[in-house]
Amino acid sequence: MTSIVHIAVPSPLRQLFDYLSEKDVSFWQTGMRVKVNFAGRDCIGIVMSASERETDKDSLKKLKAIDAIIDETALIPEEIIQTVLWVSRYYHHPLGEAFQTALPKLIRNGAEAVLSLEPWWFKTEFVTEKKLGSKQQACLAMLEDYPEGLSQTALRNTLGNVSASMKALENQGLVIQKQQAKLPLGRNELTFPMQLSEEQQQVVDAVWQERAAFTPFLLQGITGSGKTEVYIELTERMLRDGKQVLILIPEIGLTGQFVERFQKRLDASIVVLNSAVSDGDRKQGWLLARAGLADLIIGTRSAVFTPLPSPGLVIIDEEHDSSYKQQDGLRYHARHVALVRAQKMGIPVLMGSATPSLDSLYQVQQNRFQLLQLSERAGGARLPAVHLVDSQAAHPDHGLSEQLLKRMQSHLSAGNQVILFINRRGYAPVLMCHDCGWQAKCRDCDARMVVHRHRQILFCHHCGLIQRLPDSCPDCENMQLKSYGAGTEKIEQHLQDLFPETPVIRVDRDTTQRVNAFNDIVTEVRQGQARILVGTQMLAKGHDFHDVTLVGVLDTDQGLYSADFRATENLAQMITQVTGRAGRGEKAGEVLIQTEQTSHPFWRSLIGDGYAKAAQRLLSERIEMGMPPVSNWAVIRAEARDRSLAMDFLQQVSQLLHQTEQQEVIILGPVPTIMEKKGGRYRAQLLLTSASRKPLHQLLDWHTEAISRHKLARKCRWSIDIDPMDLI
DNA sequence: CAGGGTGGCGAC
DNA sequence: TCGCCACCCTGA
Repeated sequence: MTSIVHIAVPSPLRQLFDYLSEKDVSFWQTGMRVKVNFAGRDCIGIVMSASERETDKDSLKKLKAIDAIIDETALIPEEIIQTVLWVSRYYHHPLGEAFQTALPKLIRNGAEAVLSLEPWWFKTEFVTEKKLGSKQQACLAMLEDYPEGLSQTALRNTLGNVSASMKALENQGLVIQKQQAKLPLGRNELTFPMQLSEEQQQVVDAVWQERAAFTPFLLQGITGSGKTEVYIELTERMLRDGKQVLILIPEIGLTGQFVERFQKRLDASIVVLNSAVSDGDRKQGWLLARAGLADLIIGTRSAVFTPLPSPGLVIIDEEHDSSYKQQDGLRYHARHVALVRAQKMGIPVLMGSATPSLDSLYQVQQNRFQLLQLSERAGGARLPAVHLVDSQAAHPDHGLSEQLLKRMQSHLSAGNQVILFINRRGYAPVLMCHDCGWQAKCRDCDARMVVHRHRQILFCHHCGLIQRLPDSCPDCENMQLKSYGAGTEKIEQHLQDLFPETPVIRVDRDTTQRVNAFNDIVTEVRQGQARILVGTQMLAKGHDFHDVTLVGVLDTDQGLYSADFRATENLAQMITQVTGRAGRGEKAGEVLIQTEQTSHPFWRSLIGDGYAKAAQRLLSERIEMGMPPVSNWAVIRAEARDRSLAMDFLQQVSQLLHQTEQQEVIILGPVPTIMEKKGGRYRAQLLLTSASRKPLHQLLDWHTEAISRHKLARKCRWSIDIDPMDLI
């Protein structure tokens, strides 16, 4: 035993653990994986450092030995280790668990870190007089175009089963075979680049010019202004320079189209990392990126931790999207992590959105981000006309106004398509007894059960509790149960009744659970079959439906009066994104927004001046109120099955924090959360805020250790949320 | 006194 | 968090 190795193990404890090793100190490298026994079970740990063993020390007696060395050299690159260390410190989260989030499942479970290989074929210099079969000729012709070789899979994808032909060619010495890394995506037939507009060209040049230094760019480009073309052009230049590009995209079902556009334009090895990718492919993708064999990595939030040995550019598409912030466990924001990584790597970051977050706009105001703009719609398409409709005049049951129905009628009879947005799934949000006033409530949450008539159930959207739809009141047995309010199901049904000749399609989480359901719907709509689309916000993101000319938005008022400080920002973004769905083709579009507050200044600002100006106004309000991004916040959340436990714990935490003499950090609460009971647990939170970041983080640094060791901490689930998305 | 359920505690 | 162990209750 000649060294002590300091290891990060997957555990909520905020420390490294020491193990004994027979290897010399010099053997150990940061980022190797080892198998160790921790608290009675086998687990995979990550080597952080090693030191000489001091002999005869009593404290060494309790140390266990390392059971197995998994990697003979460091697997996790230094830069990724540094990033995870930073993330663990900044988000006040245990290091071992941070690694769990940052690494692909198979890698962190100790799987062998070798790339899977497949046969690749290369044409030789050798020529033959012999007449070849047509299949053999086709194979040879294809290899002619690819001096860097083609995988057997790629050949098979275009030419069918080629194994016999290739064997024959190999025997004649016309081709040779090598085992090479398996690429997850085959190469595509390339199409010619689109001519960039002058505006697009300027954006590309601005970013390209700063390619050698950390430079954050915010690209504000209205919907349909061709941001993706800018991304493709920049990616192409980076790849030509031998650099890797990382593109982050939101967690929505439209990765396919996005990736396809890159595939068609770039002769590159592309790795996709989203929730649909299998664990095996994830590991392969990670290893390819680490080996520099992946040129372009396109992925959701967690892809921000992908190794990049020769980084060139990070692109964050739809930078305002809230799915970049993880809402449990390690509560990191991928945009923030990307910026920190890019700074260390010394490369630019391009953050694009039609509706930039106020956070990023504030950074522009502070001269920390450079603003770039795309203000013309590609192909000259115009933005649609937007009108407000007083929803008090709407039908009390299904909530659709006469005016909206009339406009629908007229757009439909012109042969166009219509999208209606309602941000509520199910049939109706309330089920009530007409006689005694009973309401269907969730057993485990402070919430009402939602009627899902299609499945004949009551469904809690907060915890997933399902109950049979009762046919009489459970309290008084009256048969007069009535539902109030409308969700996607009810709207769908009413529209089908009102427009029996027009197909209606519903798009929400309930209809898109199947893996390809979303793509199927998109295809169907593109082919012009479906004419009315009813859906939740998931329909608002990024899709081009060329025949959609009318968009209706039904429930907008919660956004105006929510306790969530980001609610109006999110509403403005949603409305603007939705507006971009109308009239993307040749045809002029129209948007109708139903609201109870037709004269609210928010609408005047958004509709009259557009998103950019409305966002500036919202930002000034935010600054005036001293809310983020101008102030820094942290939330300590706790939940427990016992009614008062979470509150008691946070009360103790508050006392602990108050022991430190300091003025900068304001401690608010604890208070029960707005919906106190959720999933059978009572929830509470303690808010911390300060004008500058440092004292807030310092206060947490001083106390998290003690908080996690508090005896009440064991009895509840608790977490620290840095830069929270909401305070409710 | 076996069998199982629960609360407390240490983890290298 | 997880697994272990001490402790206690139940039932014969």
